[in-house]
Amino acid sequence: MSVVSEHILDELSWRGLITQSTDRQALHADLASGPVTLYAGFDPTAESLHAGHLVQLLTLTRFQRAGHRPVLLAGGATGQIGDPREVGERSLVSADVVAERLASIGVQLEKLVTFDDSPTGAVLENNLNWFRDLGSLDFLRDVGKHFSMNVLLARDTVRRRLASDGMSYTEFSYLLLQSYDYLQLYRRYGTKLQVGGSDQWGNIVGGVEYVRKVDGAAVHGLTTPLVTDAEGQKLGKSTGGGNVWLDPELTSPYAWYQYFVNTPDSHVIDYLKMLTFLSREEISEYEQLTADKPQLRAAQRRLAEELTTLVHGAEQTRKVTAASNALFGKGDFAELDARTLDAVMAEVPTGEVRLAEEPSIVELLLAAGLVQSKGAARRTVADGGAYVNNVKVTDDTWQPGSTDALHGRWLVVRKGKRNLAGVQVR
RNA sequence: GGCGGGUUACCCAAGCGGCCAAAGGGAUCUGACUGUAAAUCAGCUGGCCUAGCCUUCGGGGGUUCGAAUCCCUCACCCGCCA
Repeated sequence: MSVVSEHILDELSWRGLITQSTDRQALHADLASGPVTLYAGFDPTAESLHAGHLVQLLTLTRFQRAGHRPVLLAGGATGQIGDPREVGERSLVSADVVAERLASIGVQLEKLVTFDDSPTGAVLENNLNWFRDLGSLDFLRDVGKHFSMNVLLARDTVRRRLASDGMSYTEFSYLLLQSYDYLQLYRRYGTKLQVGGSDQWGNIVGGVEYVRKVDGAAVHGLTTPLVTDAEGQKLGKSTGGGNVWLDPELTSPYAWYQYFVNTPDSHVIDYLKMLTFLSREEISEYEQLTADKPQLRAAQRRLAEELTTLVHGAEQTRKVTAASNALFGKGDFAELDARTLDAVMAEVPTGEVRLAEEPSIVELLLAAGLVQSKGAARRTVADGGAYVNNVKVTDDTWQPGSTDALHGRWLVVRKGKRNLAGVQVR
């Protein structure tokens, strides 16, 4: 921690968090001259935020800690329209569903950014507040008139979509809605900066120019990189394809922790910079450690701990690290005492079987939720990827006996190297 | 409104009356090597009571001994013309 606080843009820059910005010098000066109100938008595309949203949220917090005030804009209106994707028209979501999602996302947002009465306390807004009563004629006259078709049609996403599978007028209008958001936030809160992922650049610039045309104000835009994993997948897409959610009902804290512990060496330092508040010094220590002793996975562990604590709290982090250490340590599961084993099993996915029904390894894998069909279970056994209590099972007719259950209760079933689950024996 | 093209498994994409549970590629999954890493190589990938049976090629209906393949119809998408 340095005594003289670093300029927020310089900090963001070394953390690799700036992809593009509008007039950088003017923005730098504005941020240096006093508290700035800034915003980022969150469309309710699902009932929970996912790991990919963290970059934005943490960026807002960084600004907040630097003395600025964040506005979190929930897309109650824009979420009903849908930001055009690279390919494929989105299906519309009903207003009710959007409202429901917004409620649960709002709770998550409030946990991740500080909301209080201080000058830097965050504000949660909803763009439905100004779109609800905006008539289509007013919209076309006051907003649409300021946007040139030539410019709109030149946008990458629009061009690609028109060249491939087409695009509805509804999605085409999305940029105008987001631009109007900026104007409203400028007028209501004096918001002078919008941050977003780099895929939002076009939308952000649209807003910046709109505010300038209408109110003659010089407001700014800043984009962060789209964080991707080694495969180029967006951060938060698990290898299985699904999202890694903040909601513990959708992604357990254990699974969340494991997702980050498995971060490849090539990305872990970048993630520490972008997704944690560790200092430069600490991060460079981890960089050294990863280079010298990668097998310790020290950086991965720290990353996973930081993010689990951020989202699920310190107590939960303690539990999942304990469970992970027990399961991935070199120790024999049979040596775990009953209490420890129960605690571990409380964190991982579990299922149950009745010994009286003479379940085979196939049923165990299925009960554990590690496979989705008996065929897949047999394949796993044939591939040599099935284990019970860390012992490989190669015969798909193998059945556990009562002596196999640890403490008379648990079978630890594993598929492959790192997919573990507990099966309770009845 | 007219004409033409299209809709195949997680994604892309071949197939155009039987040899099709459906080529090929990507992705996932598993194995080897490792460090719960990457890269590489190999195997697997609809379901089940697995010498067999069931469901699947946009929806529905039909022709045929037999259809992803032919016909009708509906829906949606793309293009050209108006």
